[in-house]
Amino acid sequence: MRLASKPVGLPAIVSQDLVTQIARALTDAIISGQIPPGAKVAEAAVARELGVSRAPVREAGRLLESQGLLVSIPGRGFSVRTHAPDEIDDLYDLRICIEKHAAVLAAQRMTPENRLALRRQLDVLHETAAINDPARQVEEDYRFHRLICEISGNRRLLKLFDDLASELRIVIGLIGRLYDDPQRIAQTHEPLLAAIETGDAAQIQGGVEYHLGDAWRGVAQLVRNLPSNQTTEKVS
Amino acid sequence: MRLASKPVGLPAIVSQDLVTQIARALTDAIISGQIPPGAKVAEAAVARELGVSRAPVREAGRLLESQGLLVSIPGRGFSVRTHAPDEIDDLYDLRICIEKHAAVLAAQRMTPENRLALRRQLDVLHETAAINDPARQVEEDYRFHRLICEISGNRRLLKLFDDLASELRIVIGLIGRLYDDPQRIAQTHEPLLAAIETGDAAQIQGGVEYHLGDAWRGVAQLVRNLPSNQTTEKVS
DNA sequence: CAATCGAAAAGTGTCGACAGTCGACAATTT
DNA sequence: AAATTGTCGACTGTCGACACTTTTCGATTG
Repeated sequence: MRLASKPVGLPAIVSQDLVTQIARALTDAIISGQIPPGAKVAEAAVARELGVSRAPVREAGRLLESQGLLVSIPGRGFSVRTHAPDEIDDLYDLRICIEKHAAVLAAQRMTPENRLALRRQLDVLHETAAINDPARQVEEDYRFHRLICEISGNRRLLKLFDDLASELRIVIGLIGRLYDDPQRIAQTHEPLLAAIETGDAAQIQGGVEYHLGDAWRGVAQLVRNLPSNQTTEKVS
Repeated sequence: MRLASKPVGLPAIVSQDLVTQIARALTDAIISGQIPPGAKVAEAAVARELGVSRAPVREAGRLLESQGLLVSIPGRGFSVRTHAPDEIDDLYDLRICIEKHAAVLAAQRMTPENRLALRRQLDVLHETAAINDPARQVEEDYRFHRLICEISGNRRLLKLFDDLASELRIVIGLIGRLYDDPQRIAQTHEPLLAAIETGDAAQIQGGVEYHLGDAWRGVAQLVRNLPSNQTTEKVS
């Protein structure tokens, strides 16, 4: 019996391979701060805990290493990446650079649907600013910026943004509280969106610079002050 | 008898782990075109040929996947990445974006040593333009641009540049011949260097845009015309 | 002759095992 | 007491094996 001779648009059943699942589990544990920066991630321990063998754990480790979440020292395994303050500066500097570009491109290619989607995402961000849920707010903030990169139409740029974002989440997750007043964070997105709507390149770049520079200073200050880290505790 | 109580300057012994070596071997084979885009890279075959087991080959594969040299389809292994023409556009677009930024930063942080190094690298490029060695010229060209990113002082940016460059090398290596007249390629670097020396941001950005836009158009045209690929031959 | 089916070959995903290496702590020497 | 050496446990790097899936290719059928 033939059920379907032509594709019908069903969501393909992807047997999430182990590596992906393990990577996700580790990622969650890292950005939630459950495994703190500098902590060793022993293959055997992870494998035991997840009930799998070490091989896929190793591969997941390599994956996360390429994303900047882990570092591996040959012969000594993986540990959660620590970010020196000036590495965070590098990260934000680069992020501003590509988001400027993304925003200008996005403004050029903007469709009415895109415009609506951006507006709605920003509204969501305002809503989450009301309730007190730092993790959620970071998430919605991230989505707004990601949307801009999506609209830019440059997929490689989008991938880069995702990489940078996942790296930044280590440090942002580390800072339990937000780096600024929730309401204010949501507010500073408004001029950015407004700038994009004008379509003027200089104005857009200024908007991105202003908005992200703000976030940069907030994060940088917290990171420099608080947890002079170098933690090396072991975590299962 | 005490041989050495104080360090004596012995070169540290770095046991090149297998994964790194395998990755390098595969990378060479790919950017040299020995394994063409789209070709399947079977773990077992590679392992046999190199005389190692499959485990390190898999890890090397994951590494190269993260660098954009390979793609993996779950259950079907790795194959050399093919670049659709618009992916190359994305790549160059992003490259221009970050090199603009890098050049402006580099101009700000430039020391006399840096200035000299840049000048000398450009001279080398001129020299290689004389002899006919496309691979070498691509290499020296790459080094010049990399040097700018190095001088920028943003390490994350440098890493990104390396990633983009290794991706681009697949397509550049694919085009056996150069995308332009060797002499001309070397020449178009001069105004770029001159612009950087002025230190004026707008002028520098214009210089990068002009220079890389040129390369972009050359590569894009060749890629679109010649080898409408989709090769799927098998390679040991 | 083309298309279909099915068995064999090849390849991938995962596992458990072993050898070599690293780090820590105890024993020993200066 | 300080420094060096020896020993032990834990962990990483690598390997071969097995089960399952995909691909290949020849035989069969319409």
